[in-house]
Amino acid sequence: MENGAASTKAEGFLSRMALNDNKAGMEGLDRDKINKIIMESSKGSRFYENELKREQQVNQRIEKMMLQKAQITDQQLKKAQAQVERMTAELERSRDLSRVIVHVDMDAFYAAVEMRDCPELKDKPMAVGSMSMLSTSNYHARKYGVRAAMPGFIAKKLCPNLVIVPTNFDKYRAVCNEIREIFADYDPHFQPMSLDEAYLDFTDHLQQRQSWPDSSRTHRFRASSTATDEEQIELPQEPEMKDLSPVLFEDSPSSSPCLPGSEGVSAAGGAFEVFGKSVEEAVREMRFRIEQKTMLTASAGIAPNTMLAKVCSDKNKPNGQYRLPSTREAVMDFVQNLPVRKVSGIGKVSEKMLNALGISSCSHLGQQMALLSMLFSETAWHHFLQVSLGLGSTYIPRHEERKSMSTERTFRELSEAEEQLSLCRELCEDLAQDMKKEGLKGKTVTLKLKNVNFEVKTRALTLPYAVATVDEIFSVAKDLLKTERDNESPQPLRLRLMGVRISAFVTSDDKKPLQKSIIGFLQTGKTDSGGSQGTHQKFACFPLAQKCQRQDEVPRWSKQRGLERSQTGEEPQQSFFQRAHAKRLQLQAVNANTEEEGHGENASEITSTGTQNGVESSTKAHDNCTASDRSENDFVSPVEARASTSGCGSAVSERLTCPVCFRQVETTDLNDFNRHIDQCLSDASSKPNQYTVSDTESDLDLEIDHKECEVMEIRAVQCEVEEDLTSNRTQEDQRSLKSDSIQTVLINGDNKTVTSQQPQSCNDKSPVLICPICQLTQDSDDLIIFNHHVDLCLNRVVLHELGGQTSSSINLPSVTNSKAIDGGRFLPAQVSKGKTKRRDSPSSPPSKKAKGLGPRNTIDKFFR
DNA sequence: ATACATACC
DNA sequence: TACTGGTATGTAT
Repeated sequence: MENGAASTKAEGFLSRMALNDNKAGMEGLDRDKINKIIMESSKGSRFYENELKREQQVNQRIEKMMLQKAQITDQQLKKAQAQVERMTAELERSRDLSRVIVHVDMDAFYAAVEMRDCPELKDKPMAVGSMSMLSTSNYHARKYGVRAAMPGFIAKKLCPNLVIVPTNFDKYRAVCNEIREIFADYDPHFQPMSLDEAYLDFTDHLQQRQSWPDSSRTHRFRASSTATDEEQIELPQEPEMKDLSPVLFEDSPSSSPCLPGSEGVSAAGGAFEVFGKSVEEAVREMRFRIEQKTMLTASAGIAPNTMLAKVCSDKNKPNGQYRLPSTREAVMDFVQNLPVRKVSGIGKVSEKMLNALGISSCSHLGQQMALLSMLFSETAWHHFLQVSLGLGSTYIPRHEERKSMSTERTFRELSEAEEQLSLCRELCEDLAQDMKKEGLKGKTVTLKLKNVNFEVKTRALTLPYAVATVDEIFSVAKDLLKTERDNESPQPLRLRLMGVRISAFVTSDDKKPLQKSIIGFLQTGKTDSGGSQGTHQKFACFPLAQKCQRQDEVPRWSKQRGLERSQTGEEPQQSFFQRAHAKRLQLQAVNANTEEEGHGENASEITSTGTQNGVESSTKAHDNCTASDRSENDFVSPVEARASTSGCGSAVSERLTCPVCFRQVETTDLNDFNRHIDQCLSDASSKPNQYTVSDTESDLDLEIDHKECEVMEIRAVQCEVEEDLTSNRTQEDQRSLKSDSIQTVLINGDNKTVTSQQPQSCNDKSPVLICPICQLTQDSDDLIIFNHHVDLCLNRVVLHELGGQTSSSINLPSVTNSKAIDGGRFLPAQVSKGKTKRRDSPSSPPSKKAKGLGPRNTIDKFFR
């Protein structure tokens, strides 16, 4: 019965502003009094008004939902109930209680670090952040209602003595590294969620631990250095042991179990403690080591899956731990009384919507599943269902590659165009720098604006090629900004925040779809009752996931198969990959002799990017582009599949499904499997009319990523256009282009990107060719003409990649007949004010005059 | 593909 | 005086 109950009423707007006391450390506060102060401090502010507005939107959403609910018939509900029960049964069957998952969370992390380093703070309510915003507060301050995400000036009203300490991220990062070293001892694959939080899979550690001698489980106080590690004293000895976080946690649920001397004294004179073999002991040991090493405390939750572990770590916070036994009964009991809001993923809004349906605890959630399945999206109610059953991930997902990178800044009102522009540039500079650090390039640039009324807008543009430099990013961002200004004019944009984000990274992104499809194939061989908590949640148990596999993944292969025929005109619909691939083959043939080194500066740049965690080898990304001689054997590179000990391993089935003949191959030996595929491929090529994989497919570079946890991962590396080009460009290509420091960029106002995605390609009659580079529909079905167009496009991209600064004034003729490109065109521009594709911009409407002549067009300089 | 909303720390 | 910044993901169009 949190603030949600009252908030379903008309005065619900309180719920956005009101104190959020639901996360640990704030029990039994005088909420009314606190909320009153918060309201008084906020009322009438622009922020408050905006919150009101958003509250109303949520309320409308709820109203809509209630209306929907009112129209549901008993029969529908019954049907839904049946479905829910089916799915529940399936989920139940897949329940896995065998893993021991731990969630560790440092207590009041930033605040604790600051208190450690500044003893005067220990007795005081304090918070880390600024008058504008607090990152976290210590437990003293929480008693006043002061908490993370609260602006400092309001916190000050709640607690006039509050000391606000500015953030010092370098320090937190340093501590973070220290604790991660300890995490790694218990699970080398642990997943950090932030500087102060991580998920660990203790299963393997516990198994090993059983045979460890006491000495390996003995840890000293303070002066560290135990049998199992060689920690050094890195922190000032100053505070005595008893004083470790005394103020913060004196009455914590389970404080340090033993004081120096109570267990023993080592030869060196320091106290030590021997920890047992149980999970609890192991986790306690880990927390102990953290405290000894950093003088900071952590809390932990132990449970059979991540969702529960997360909740558990909160239970005895601070400086405590809680274990949920691995039995179905314990889990179900635990979940019954769990407020939905405690579950990660259910936030303020979801909570409110659920509350409106009379749902506040997870037991309600279970009871109302049929209803929920009708009112919420599939993903949403599937999540709810899992939560209600106490299910969650039983493996620690690997750290995914990043998908976007951004930077944003809040400032006092900024309305001047010039100032906005230079700010925009600054952001781009910062972003470009960060991009460079990680060697990333992305195709989508997004501008984020928040006006002084706190209204947020995002404007995005996706380029046909990936960018990373300041100029490239800025040229897009500033156009987006200008467009916004134009849209608002004559009113100025009164901004309080601006941000720039870049996404759609090429180095990693474009591989994934195929990669998934391969996994899908491999999994077909196994009886997939799935289990949401099993290895690959995404492919596991829901019809949705299966649908994805069938409709999205498999057809990719079908399309590949269709490639040969489509080139003869029988099957016109080609995927982007096919077309790019066809082009590649053609180029390879043409350039067979002239091909030189193959990897220009651009290629090596891409190579050097690697990936987030350095697990993937990115060199393969262009290997496959040049390998016209690639053996079909490489379809699956003969990397040994590593025997798996964790749940991930179950992805490997007893049999594998051949992507060529679709038969199951009775083997787990990938060499055997490769041989089979080779055989299939050669069979196929001798029987052209069979349902086969075209030989063009053989240069899909699939390989098993054995380094990556225990998942057997086969990826198809899709050749990136840019790389492709780099390796295939010829001297002639380059000579044919001018480098007059003019950048050519595509303007694509009204593109008719006709359906390269449609699965039912076979039925199509009229050929639709879309340039894989500029994405414009080509009206000619003559492949020679089409290729010519693609050539020109390719050249442009190569040029772009070659130097950013270089460019061409080439005017790409669209492939011919009539309507082809109306709206799309190419514009040259000075690099420093490069133009980009845009749509619906008043300054560059999709215009017919552009057709076929572009290069002389210009767009007004931004802000004159 | 784009825009916006929600969520987490 | 003053209500963050970074990332991911879901939903709707």
